[in-house]
Amino acid sequence: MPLPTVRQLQYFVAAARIGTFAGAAAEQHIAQPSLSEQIAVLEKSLGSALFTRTSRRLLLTDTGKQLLPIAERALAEMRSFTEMSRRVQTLEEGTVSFGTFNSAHLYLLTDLIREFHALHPSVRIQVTGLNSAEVADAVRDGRLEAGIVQLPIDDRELLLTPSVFADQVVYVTTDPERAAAPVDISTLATRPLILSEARWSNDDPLRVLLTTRAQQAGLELVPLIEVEFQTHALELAAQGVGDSLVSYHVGRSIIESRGLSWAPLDPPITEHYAFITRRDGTMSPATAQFVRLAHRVLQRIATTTGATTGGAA
Amino acid sequence: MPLPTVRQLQYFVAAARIGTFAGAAAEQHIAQPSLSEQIAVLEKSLGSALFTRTSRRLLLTDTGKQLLPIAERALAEMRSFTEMSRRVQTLEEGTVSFGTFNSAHLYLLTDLIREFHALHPSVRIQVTGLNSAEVADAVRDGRLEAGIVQLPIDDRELLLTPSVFADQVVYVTTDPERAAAPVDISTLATRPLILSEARWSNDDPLRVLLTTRAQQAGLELVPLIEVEFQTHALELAAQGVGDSLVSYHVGRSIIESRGLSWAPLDPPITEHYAFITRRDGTMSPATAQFVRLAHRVLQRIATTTGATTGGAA
DNA sequence: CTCTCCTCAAGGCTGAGCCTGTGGCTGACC
DNA sequence: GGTCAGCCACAGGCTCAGCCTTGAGGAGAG
Repeated sequence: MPLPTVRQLQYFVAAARIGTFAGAAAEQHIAQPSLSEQIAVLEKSLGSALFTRTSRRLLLTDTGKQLLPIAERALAEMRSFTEMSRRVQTLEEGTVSFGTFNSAHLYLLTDLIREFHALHPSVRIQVTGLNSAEVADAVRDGRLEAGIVQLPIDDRELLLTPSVFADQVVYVTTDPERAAAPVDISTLATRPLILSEARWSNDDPLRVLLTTRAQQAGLELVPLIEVEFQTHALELAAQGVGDSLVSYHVGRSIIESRGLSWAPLDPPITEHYAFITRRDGTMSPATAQFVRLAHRVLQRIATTTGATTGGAA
Repeated sequence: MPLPTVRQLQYFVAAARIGTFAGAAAEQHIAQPSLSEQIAVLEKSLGSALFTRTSRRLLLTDTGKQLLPIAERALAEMRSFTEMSRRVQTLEEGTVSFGTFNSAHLYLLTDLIREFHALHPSVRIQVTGLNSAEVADAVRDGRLEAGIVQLPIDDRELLLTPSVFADQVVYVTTDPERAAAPVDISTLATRPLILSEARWSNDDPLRVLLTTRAQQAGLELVPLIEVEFQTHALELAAQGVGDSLVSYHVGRSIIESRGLSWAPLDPPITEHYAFITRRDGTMSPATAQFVRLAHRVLQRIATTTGATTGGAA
């Protein structure tokens, strides 16, 4: 049983509403025989008349009466199809699909999401917190549309923007003395270090860098305590259990509120972050807008709160 | 903004479900480039991509994700369109639209409707009780599909079956003596008559006939009482207020239950009934079936309970 | 490095869908 | 009662949408 065409439904509904084929044809901007023909084709494919043709006007048959509301619903769905497409493009609808590193909420996500939502209140926002490699994988195979990752990153199949944000790894301690000057690797090796697990995992750039520096200095860097989250490591440091290494912007609010001291490393370690998308660069309007806004928020953060020198809060 | 075609939606949904254009094309029994082209046309008309083409498989864009359920609903409506047409033709759905004279329920409609409903339980039944001229008008201008009317009738634009039912006008009284023999017009003129209003209206065949007979006999027929309904006239006759004229089948159950006596007229007056439809004879399957069943029920009534001679219940 | 699978582009064909023109019917109006 | 106006169906012709086949280009898998 073949499905009717959209045109057939349009003509059917118009004819039923207007009451004559001639009038309906005029409304649809076609010649009357064309509309008659389409109706005839439709009736033939259904095996049942839709109208009884009287000399002056059209009457819906019982079949026609039953089918009219269905045709109207079908056309309404068709219209909502194009309408929804328009809404997605104008950000009245849609979904942001974005991946970040776990600690992004500490300085980036709250502002970003709040501001985006204020601009586009009907757009759904799905932000997934993963590590950079996982974000890259998710973007690669389409589970996410875009993300922000720490460099360097395996960019097969991906489009990578230049670095959009730089953060400095800083040494944090309760003892202002220990934060009086930049900390080198040999000093670091003597301190009781609390490191967060994510930062110590195998594919973490910071771990690779610290290990390399330690080896070059003939040292071994053994953390006193390893925990899952950077915030947890900072909390322990604040209570004097040990010292910690943390990205400045991640730790800034805790450092300030708990009166911790911090110092850059020597030589300094700077983490660079960039946006990734699929290589073809296609993104939904919602995600594209989200990325643009993220860029602006990151620039604002970078200009207002740089970590250029060590100090105490 | 042009509406998508049904084919475009089918291909879109198939491609989204299967995950490749080639697979979807195979499922739709078309060549792969044809499907690719339709998707491209759809995307162009929307001004937005639906899929991101990766080397191995397809990914829905955000727009595609939003539109997929709408497309599926639209197609479901399309399918239910043809499905509903089928159901109307197989009497799984539909509406009977039928006009009868007012008193038909007294011997015809109850059985007819009960039996029809038992056979086709989902079909709606709209039976309108009017006088024959009104039924004819309603069929003429499409408010009803068919009806049963008393002959003769103005059959402009109508298709009239041969008489399908004959009923006899009988004289009804509480006095067996008065019903001992057929009643002629001069006798009738001496009796206290209770006539129902409908039967006395200007375009009623019975009124015309009685008036003609009376005039030919040099008499005037003046009813003692006129009421609206035949059943009311019969009730008054049963209480001895006067005598009445009634169609036999209309009055039969009341005559029998109230022990009334009845006699045919002399010469007898027989009312003939026939079915009418629009001249082109088009009826919904439901109404056509209803008419067929009405025919059978009327034949059953005629053969089991004829009014051939007068008598007392 | 080759093999395979997919997308995409080009060229050609068929028929769906549109047009104009015409004839027949019916109701309205003079 | 004759004419006119409005509606529908039918016929013939045209155009392009949608399909096909063929072939090229690209990316992952073995």
